[in-house]
Amino acid sequence: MSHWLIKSEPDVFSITDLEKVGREPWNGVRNYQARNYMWKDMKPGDLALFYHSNAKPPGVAGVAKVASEAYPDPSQFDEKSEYFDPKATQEKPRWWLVDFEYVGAFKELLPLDSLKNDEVLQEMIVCQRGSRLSITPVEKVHFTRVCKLAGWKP
DNA sequence: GCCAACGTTGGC
DNA sequence: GCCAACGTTGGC
Repeated sequence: MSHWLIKSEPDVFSITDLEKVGREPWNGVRNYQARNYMWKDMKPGDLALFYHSNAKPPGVAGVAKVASEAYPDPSQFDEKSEYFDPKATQEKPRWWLVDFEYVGAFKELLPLDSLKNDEVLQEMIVCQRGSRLSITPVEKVHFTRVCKLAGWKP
């Protein structure tokens, strides 16, 4: 099983929103690297840290689970969507996504600051300066450590 | 195929 | 609101 970190702006879609809907297609990702992770590497059952970006403070808010195989992102075909991509066709979709399912919210948000100050988590991609990728792989030790710091049991 | 210009992300 | 980082676009 692989582990991941997925970013979302809580003003747009937060861990609480995911809890309410239970399951959400992760649409709108328009970065090839992030797409490739969903397309090729994610497997149903993989766990992901749900990260709140552009928040005060930013940090990990909870845990979600990959809940589907990859399939074409419908929003790329929708002319009215802000994610519409004129170069994508039904025959050759450009963007792929998976569904995520709610697993649990941390009791309190674990701030990015705490990750950066933790000895074990120095190498985490989200701790690196200028890290913008919205979906990143996470080492199992890092995943476990984050959960421990948050006082959360899988 | 290079690279300058431009746009976006996201922490601060 | 600023700006560093970095991905994308398009002219050549």
